[in-house]
Amino acid sequence: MDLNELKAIQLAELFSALSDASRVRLISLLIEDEMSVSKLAARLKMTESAVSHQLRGLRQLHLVRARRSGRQVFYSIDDDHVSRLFTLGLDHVRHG
Amino acid sequence: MDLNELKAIQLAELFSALSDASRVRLISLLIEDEMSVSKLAARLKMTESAVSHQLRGLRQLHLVRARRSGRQVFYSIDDDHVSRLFTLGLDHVRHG
DNA sequence: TTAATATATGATTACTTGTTCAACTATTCA
DNA sequence: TGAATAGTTGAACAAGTAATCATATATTAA
Repeated sequence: MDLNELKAIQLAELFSALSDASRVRLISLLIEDEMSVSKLAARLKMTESAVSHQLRGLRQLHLVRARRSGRQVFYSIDDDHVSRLFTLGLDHVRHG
Repeated sequence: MDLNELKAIQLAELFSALSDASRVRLISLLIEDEMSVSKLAARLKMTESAVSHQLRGLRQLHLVRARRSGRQVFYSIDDDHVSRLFTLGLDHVRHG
């Protein structure tokens, strides 16, 4: 299974999305339910700016999706694989 | 599913292992079969030093295991979750 | 229209990470 | 023993990344 460079880069990008503790917690919240930027910021104890920057990267990878309602923007998971990767990873951490 | 900080960090560390294209290719080779450092270096077109540095990190996470035979050291995958994460990620990249 | 709220963005800065280079250890073979 | 091969390690440097701050945009309400 010697990957070509393109696929290796794409895979690395996907896993990079989960390679930071803040993003991991952010995604764990979104797996439960959609959530606005400000609520995410409050739950994660991060500034809204920092959260927004992270969400931007995740959006570009099509891992989360945005929905505006009034002045709030609600984010949710945009890809089933993410939740499955997350669960599998958690498995490893728990009894690995 | 609001993770505590420790689990979030551990998860992030796990995914970090696959967050670089060189490591992704390295692991894809080891998923096939165990391989010596020099052969890995040749296949990946990296120096043995660079490969060794990467393997060190993966070893510390208990994702790969080393076995010495003469002057060579053969590395192999030390955790089933890795292969499964890898396959699931590949799924996403292919038809995501 | 003005003010207030919610989010996004660009620039800067501090930190992290991957590679290289040189030096070192371990093993085999002559 | 000495030379050659295989791998490891630490330091240094370059490139990448996450947070912050200030500013900008969008939406609502007064």
